[in-house]
Amino acid sequence: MIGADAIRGHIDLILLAILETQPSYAYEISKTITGRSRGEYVIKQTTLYTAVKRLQSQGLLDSYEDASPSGKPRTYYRLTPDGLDQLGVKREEWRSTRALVDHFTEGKDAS
Amino acid sequence: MIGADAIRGHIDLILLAILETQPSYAYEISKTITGRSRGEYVIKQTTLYTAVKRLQSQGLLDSYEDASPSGKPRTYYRLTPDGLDQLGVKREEWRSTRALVDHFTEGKDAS
DNA sequence: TTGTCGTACTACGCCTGCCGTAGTACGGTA
DNA sequence: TACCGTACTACGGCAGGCGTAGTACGACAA
Repeated sequence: MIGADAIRGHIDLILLAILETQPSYAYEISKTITGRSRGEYVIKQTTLYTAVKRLQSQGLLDSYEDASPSGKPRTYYRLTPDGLDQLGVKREEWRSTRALVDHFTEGKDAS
Repeated sequence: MIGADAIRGHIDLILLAILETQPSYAYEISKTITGRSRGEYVIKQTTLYTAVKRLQSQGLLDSYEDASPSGKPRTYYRLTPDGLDQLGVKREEWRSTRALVDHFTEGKDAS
């Protein structure tokens, strides 16, 4: 089970990466995260919606409506060109962060 | 340059890992971090002192005074046995988090 | 036609952690 | 005795993730 603090700051990256493959809607994104993490991380509804709105307000995602087989129509989210750019940037940031933490935790010098 | 949000949640791990090798005092810890990250991450004084106090209040560190060649005597911090245990736990957490984020960013399945 | 269930969201406010901006305290040096 | 570097502390801000709750809408069953 992975705690929220550990993930904090990486949620945007995860969402962008998931949406890179194909557009998706909130509920499905949530399932994707749970599934691909094998239940190690389950994103909270509020966290997810907040993050998606934040990304949308930054112009990294846009959305469109589509029918749902049951209940309310869904809001699908997909990457904008800016979102794709940012995904690249955030991937790089992640690699730097990962390298940095690894240096300390594994007791190696910076490389 | 690595942002605070990316590091957030990993500071405790970094501090514990640094102190695993040998006791140190705040100013030196700060230099160590800057140096070993090659300037990519510079921890703020407030962040550092806050983190150290937090860890101490959790019983993961203890401290002792020692003379400084100039100015006030220093407070050295060192790992407690609990701190060493927690370092292990946090290392594991880090590995999980790293694996999780990697799965998404690199587009691989969970493993 | 009414009630229940699953899906799709929103509102509100808490807590924690990192940071900015101060300010305090102490000893060496000139 | 005045200054300067080192070693800290105080206080408040902000953002992100979360808990708890509630709303809304459609399908399906009785």
